[in-house]
Amino acid sequence: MHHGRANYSVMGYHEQLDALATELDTRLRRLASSWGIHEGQAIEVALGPTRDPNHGDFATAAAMAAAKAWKRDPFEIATALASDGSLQSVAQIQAVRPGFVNITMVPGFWSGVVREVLQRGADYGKSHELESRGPMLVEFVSANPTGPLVVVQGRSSALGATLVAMLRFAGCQTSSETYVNDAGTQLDLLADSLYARYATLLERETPLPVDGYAGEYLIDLAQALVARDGEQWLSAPQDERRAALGRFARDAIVEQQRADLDRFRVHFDRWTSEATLHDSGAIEKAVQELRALGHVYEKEGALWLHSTEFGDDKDRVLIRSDGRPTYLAADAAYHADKLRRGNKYLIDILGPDHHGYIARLSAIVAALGHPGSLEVLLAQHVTFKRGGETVSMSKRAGDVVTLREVMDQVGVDAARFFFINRAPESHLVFDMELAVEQSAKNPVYYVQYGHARIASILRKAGEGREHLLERARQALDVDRLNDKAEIAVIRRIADFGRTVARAADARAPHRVAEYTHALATDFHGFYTDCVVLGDDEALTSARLSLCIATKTVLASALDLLGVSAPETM
RNA sequence: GCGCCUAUAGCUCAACUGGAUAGAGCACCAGGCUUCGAACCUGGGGGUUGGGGAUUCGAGCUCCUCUAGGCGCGCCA
Repeated sequence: MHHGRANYSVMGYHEQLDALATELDTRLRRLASSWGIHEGQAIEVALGPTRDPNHGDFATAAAMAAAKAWKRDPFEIATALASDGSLQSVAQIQAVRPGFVNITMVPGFWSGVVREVLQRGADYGKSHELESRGPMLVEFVSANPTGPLVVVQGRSSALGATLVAMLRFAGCQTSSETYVNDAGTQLDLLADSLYARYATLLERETPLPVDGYAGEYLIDLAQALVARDGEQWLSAPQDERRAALGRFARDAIVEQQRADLDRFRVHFDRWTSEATLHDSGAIEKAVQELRALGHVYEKEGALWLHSTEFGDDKDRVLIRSDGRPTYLAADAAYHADKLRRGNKYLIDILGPDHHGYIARLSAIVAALGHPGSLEVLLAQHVTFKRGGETVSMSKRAGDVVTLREVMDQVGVDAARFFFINRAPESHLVFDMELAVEQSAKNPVYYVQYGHARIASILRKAGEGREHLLERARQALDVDRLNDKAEIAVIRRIADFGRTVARAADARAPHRVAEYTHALATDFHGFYTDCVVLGDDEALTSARLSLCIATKTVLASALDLLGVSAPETM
């Protein structure tokens, strides 16, 4: 059964699907014009895998969408779409009430997918789907350098890093950045808090400032400061002391944050310091730009952004009456810079308590002449449960769970998976005890086990069946794959690229996490039903091909999530 | 008071952008290893998708309204 083979190697899975969709598109348009319908809004045929295998391999609801626009009977349209055979690689196409069109592919179609994975390896699934969306810039974490990263920032960093990886995988040129809020009164407060610890250490008992930072990490920093500078700051003028201690604390804390993120496998293309925006005159420049564009006005001695013009519910101050720029002015400078660097589209991932900031940020970007080019995602709250009891956290009391603690307790793999496994906008309940005590039940182990299991089979095959392994790598026998369980795995593999692209476009990394679980499930089912290393050499080779392909895709998907794919567990 | 997020199985969450019988994990019940990794698999119970209304061939998803929880509403960051 090699009649279609040449075609499969020429056209990849997605190319074939696109060609099929295009053909159906043509049929739909032809039908429309035969009815004298020339509407501007074209109905696009979206072809997707069926959820229920009984419905065939692919289906489209395009006939029903068209029926609505054209005021026609959906089943009639579906029938017309399915009327004529002679579609490449299609074994059967039929219309079904109320108006679905179901398509079943020829058997050889699926083995072609395995061949494609083995050819492309780690590149399999990459596409150009989202190429036109870029260049894109994703900003996330953007923490105050006043203490260790907390768990919510762990969530947004996992979210951001995975989203960036997915966008790139789908062909969108994307860069990642974080912004260090190292300016303003909070840095003074940090300096004063550090000084209190410092002076106390040197036996000049000094209370923490009101609303100061009470975390113990400042005691450690104070010790480091004593070691470096001795007692010199006890007698220094306040301004000088603040500047020096602020810088000292900021540098140390940013380094800590960077180290934590590094360990969490989160890396940024660029770190931007708010302080440098102040120092370089970038803020003044941005404000001037906004003024030149006519979007600011003066009132009560302050300079205001006319943000209500762009959908905000009130205007915002850019320059205070005492001449100091606000946080928003710095953000204007930063976003102006992002745009100036040629980014067509910006995504900011903010913490849950910043949703009130969305409107003014969007207003800034619109005022700068790029309406609609900023998208703000919120990483919703993470609450903790310890033994059935919900723990509410307060930063003031220092009762916060840090990202580092989470990594220490549940490991990087589980933490990344856990954070990504849920939709960004859903509130997350993190059951610490369950994660720690019963970590083997975490879904991430299920997926990793699948990968390790395949690795084990391949090791076994290497002991005395090298020739079959070699045949398998070349996909020489994949036409033998036709068991229900085998096809289920292949169907899942085939959907990988589309899943990533759609999930990236929907900003829904959790779908990739879900995908890894589904693929692992399909594989475990295959493993249970089918003996890989059997007596039939061609069949063994075919199934080894499937194993290699599955392992490849599992590893790629886990890589997107920042989760390791172990050879053994 | 205004705005944003959320409400789906006992618990934690999905549902491919409006499609076919709402699905997973955990928990519970009953099974499956003499063999490639049982960290696995098979089957079962469990639902008025918070309430009500609207839109249409079709709504967990869109619109209105009510209820409940979370968060925000500063010339703070």
